[in-house]
Amino acid sequence: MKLAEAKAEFIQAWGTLGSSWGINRTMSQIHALLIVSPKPMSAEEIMDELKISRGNANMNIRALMDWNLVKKQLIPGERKEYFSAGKDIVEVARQIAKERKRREIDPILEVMESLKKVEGTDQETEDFKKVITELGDFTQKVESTLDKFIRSDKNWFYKTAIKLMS
Amino acid sequence: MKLAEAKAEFIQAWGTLGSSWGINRTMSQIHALLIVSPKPMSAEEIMDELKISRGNANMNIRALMDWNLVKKQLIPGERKEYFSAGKDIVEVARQIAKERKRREIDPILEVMESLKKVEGTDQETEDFKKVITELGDFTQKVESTLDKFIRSDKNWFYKTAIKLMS
DNA sequence: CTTATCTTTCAGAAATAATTGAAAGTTTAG
DNA sequence: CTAAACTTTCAATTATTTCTGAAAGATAAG
Repeated sequence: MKLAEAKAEFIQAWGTLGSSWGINRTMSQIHALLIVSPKPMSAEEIMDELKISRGNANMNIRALMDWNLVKKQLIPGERKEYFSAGKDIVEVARQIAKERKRREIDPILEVMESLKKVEGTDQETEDFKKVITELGDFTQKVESTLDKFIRSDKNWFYKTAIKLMS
Repeated sequence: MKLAEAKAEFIQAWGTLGSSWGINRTMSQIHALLIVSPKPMSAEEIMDELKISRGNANMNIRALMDWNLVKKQLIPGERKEYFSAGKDIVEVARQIAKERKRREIDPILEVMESLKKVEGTDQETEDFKKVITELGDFTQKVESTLDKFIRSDKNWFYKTAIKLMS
């Protein structure tokens, strides 16, 4: 398999994975493209490579910057803006975990918390509270573990994962 | 807040969370509804509660059964089929982890593996292989940790999470 | 200031996903 | 067997998300 072919396949696979986890396909693809690109790319180059429109490229590049997954690189003497993605996978995973936690887990935790305030002492209400409380506790634990991961040093994950598997 | 209201809000929140993680909103809502229902429900009752069509209800109930999140309950003397969801949250999370791993992580691991076979020894190819290998290794670690979680006893997660946080 | 280069915006178009509802299929009771 | 009760299927519709491309907005060079 040729390099160009492998890259294309990687970009494709990454886009599919992203979209099955609720992330826009193009956004994942641009991210993948920048991860495997040896040098920063301009919007134009990204458009050409992925065969997408200017608007689409611009919008998703900005989303990736919002997620702190892509950085703008200003090349001296160049008018255009160039973009690059971090290639340290653990760092990338950490960043994604951080953002999804903030955007999706934190809000639901608040809802769970507020639902514990439901009135009533009958069995059905108690059962409901129990489920909600367990769900909240579980989510808290996941959060805490993610927090640890997010704040940890670069090798923590590998070391810990090995420990957990033993 | 009244119980019925709290349940409705929970169902709504769960649906939203699901859809931002790539799971059909109705599927998540039916799951939530069954989790907080004290007794098994028929398709008819689910349709009424969530104001959805028969076809939609049927399709998503079946999807939930595919995911092993919902079980058919045959009530003696009743013609209708009734459905119930497991209420042990750790068990539910484990089941979801198991299915998503199988459906989405395993396939991408295969792709990663095949991409390592790319030809060439130039710098760009070496860099590509490095990224792909790291990504594969990382995904493997996540997989292994999930496996451990999936196969573990009911309290493993809580105990381990506490340990990791210390 | 004017022009050329580049970026952003956004309304409409296209693509994708979810939903409906009626018809067909099944199962069980009588 | 026949009819009633229930479930499944699926073509058509509706809703949602994504994408396009042209126009407007910046920015810097000349």
